[in-house]
Amino acid sequence: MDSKKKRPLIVLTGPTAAGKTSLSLGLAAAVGGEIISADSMQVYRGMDIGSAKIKKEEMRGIPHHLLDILDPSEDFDIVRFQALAKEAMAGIYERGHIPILTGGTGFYIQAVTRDIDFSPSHKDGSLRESIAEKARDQEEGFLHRWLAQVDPQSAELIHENNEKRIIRALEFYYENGYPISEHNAREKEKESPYNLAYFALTVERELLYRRIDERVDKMMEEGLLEEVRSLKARGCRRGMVSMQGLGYKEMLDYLDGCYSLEEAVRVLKRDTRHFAKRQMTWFNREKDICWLKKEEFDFDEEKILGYMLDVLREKDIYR
RNA sequence: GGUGCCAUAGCCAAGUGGUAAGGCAAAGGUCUGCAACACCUCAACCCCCGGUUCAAAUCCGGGUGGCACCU
Repeated sequence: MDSKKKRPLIVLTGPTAAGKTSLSLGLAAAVGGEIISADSMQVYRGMDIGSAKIKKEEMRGIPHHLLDILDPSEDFDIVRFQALAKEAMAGIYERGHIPILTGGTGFYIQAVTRDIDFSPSHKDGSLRESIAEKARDQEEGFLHRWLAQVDPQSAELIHENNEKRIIRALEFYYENGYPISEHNAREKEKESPYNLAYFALTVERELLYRRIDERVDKMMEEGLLEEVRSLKARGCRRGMVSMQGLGYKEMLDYLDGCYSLEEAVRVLKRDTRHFAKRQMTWFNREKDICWLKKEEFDFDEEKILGYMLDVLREKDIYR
């Protein structure tokens, strides 16, 4: 349990469009790190513009993991991410390098930093479907009442309108024979098995929103619509996990005639702002997070980097 | 200059005598196998002044502002 024995792990997160990618390169170069993408959309091949994926030629020779590893038709979830990330980390440690987890998917990051155990049996989703099926023509709070009977604790925690989470809780209960609330409570106790440096890069909200709007415009200029059009031609549809990504669902809706292109762009900008806000809420709650507010560093990446290295030295991750 | 219509939260907007629906935005929050997901919380002395009435955002008069049409 001595922190010296723990392996180093650097996390660089922050809301979308804060500038994580750029900073991660400087950081990796400075500490001899390899980057693992903690992003639920950049794993997909062919989804480059909308996911703001780094281009090969921008990588400056720094190894990047977990990019372009799946076809958009494949499902991706946190368990799969966790396994892949751990695998990548093992390789990085073996090479004597430091893993730098970079991305904005807070939940994914947490799965790694706290090493959440998702092991209790999970089959194929058929149980989930049959639970949803049972509720099909029942009245309003049916699922929630059902959950209240088998797992009152979770029922209290999960709002009755949050069907997705209710179904997961029920699924867990019937697959494992004990409440998910019990499992979660146990997992919550765990502390990070890593010598962790957890950075969150951000800018003041107003500026962040402006950057988001600008970035969306830029994506459109770079051909986001064409990217989605070709994904659609290859069979990508709304129901796929990959097509739930910002930029993809809006363009798909436009192509399906749900609204004008102008409206699609407006919705995309708005939803991206909402997303950034949710990310902030998530990170605000994370403990031991080290905030990097750009305006406090005069927007100078070198200064930010310098500060980060100080923190890393303090934690004995870098010298 | 005349006539008509309108004036409700940042925006859109219902209510037309009994004490202010809803949507969007903004803000805050939840999250342990779809998380770029899903979900929750949240706003008004109804343009101003006077009158009628037990009671007015709602009716009447005047003012101000906007829109439309006419000369």
